[in-house]
Amino acid sequence: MPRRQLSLLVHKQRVRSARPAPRPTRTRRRLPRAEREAQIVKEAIRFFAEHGFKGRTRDLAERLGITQPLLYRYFSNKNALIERVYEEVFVARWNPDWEVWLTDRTQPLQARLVRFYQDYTRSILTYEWIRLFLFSGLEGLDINRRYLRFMRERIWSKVVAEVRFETGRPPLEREPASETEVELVWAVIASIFYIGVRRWVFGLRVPEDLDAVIEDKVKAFLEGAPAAMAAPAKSRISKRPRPTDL
Amino acid sequence: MPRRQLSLLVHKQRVRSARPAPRPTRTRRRLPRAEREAQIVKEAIRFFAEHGFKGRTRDLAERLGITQPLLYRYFSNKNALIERVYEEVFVARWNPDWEVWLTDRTQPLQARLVRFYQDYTRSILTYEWIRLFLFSGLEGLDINRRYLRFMRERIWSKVVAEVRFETGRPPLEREPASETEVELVWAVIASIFYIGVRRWVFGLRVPEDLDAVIEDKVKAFLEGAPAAMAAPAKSRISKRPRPTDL
DNA sequence: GTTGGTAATTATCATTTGATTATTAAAGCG
DNA sequence: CGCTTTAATAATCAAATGATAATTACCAAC
Repeated sequence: MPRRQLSLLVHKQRVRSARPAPRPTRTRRRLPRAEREAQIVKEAIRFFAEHGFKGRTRDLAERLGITQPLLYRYFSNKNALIERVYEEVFVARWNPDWEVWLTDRTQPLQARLVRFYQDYTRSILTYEWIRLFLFSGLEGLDINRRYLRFMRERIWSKVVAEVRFETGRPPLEREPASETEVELVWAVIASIFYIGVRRWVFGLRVPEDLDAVIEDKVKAFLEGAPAAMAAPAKSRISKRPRPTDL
Repeated sequence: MPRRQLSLLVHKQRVRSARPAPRPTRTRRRLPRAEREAQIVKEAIRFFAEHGFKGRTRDLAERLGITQPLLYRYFSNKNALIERVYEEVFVARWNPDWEVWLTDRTQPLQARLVRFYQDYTRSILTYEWIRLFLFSGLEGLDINRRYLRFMRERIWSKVVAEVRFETGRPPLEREPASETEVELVWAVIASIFYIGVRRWVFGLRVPEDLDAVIEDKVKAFLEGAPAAMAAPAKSRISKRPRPTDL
């Protein structure tokens, strides 16, 4: 879009003039390899969260105060950098304790659920996580699918199992989790996720005290869900309605 | 991303070979101006909903079975086409009757709300609407802001007014709508919107019978909301936490 | 048929943009 | 201080991409 060129140049100029160097070669800051790499990754997370994965490497470099080719000394190509961002945001923020907490039957179920949901929320309800997850979803990237499947296998199934145990219903080995059951469990985190969307995608105001919101949701879930789970799951759920070309 | 070039070529080849013309000039279909324009707009809506507004004009043209320069005989530039897509999806789908229905006090409030929400849902819960709205939100485009403000002014304020009237509370002129009130009204459509996100962004299964879902939500809203609205609105809502650069 | 108007195409331009190559220079070490 | 290492830059490439100019050919009107 050559029309954009103008504003782009203006932007460049503005940023440049903020640095000391007025004209000659850019002051060359020579950092240890690991440090520079960490710096790039950190800024890339923010950058791709803002602009999506089609954001330009030149703009990213500019924000870092480095030249664009330098990125390629740390990451073989743009996609490698994106992969690293995924790794950092979606994989590294996973807390193995969550599964431990959820299944620790020395604690009451409600306390376990509240603890998990509150901590999980703190990990995903960030500008970066929400927007990167949305971007990857919109672009039909595999990371998204993988993450959702992982959550289902590691977390939601455990919650269903615990609720069943609590209410004296058959274990998952004897009766697999129904759509309805997973749905109900999903719903809690979905409403949390949506708070992030409203805040960081639509710029709307959102509740301040998230811990309280979560506690309410978990209580509501534990009041209503067991009964709904027990009901014969005449599936009101449709098949995967994904457009053919995504 | 020159790496993409390969798959692009393959794609082109595949599509080309699907058409009859093996080598010579493409069979030239000469349509009336209005008809071609409508065809372009229709496909552009789908196209941008899939790929975002950074989608390439060449790919769009290819899908239409026309050459890329032809787009520029109907729209002066890419942005004009995008504007037209907005117009078509966000403005033209607005139904003025909604405001009439909501304020028609000859009907019971619950029936009015159910009617509005069900019809509104039918209008926005589409692949195109949901994804375009998200893309425009993520890119911080103004259309998004404008739409949300418009909804608040035209719809949500009316719902609040009607609930107040129903419960014998002071009218909006005497006591402006609190954050909490708008929040509660918002929540119903938010949960509907989120169904669309799950379906068309994350490829998850969603409830089939939306009318039933909406009816439930409206009932729940009318059961709980009036009391919550009446409560002193000690705002648990934070200020606009939008990143500085969007 | 012939022909005029214009829808549509082909060829091409100017930028943009991911990526590479050849230099330059900052920092650590003896 | 001189030398080595390699982080970082400048210069540049090739493909992609929005947009334009020149040309072609479909269709309706006569």
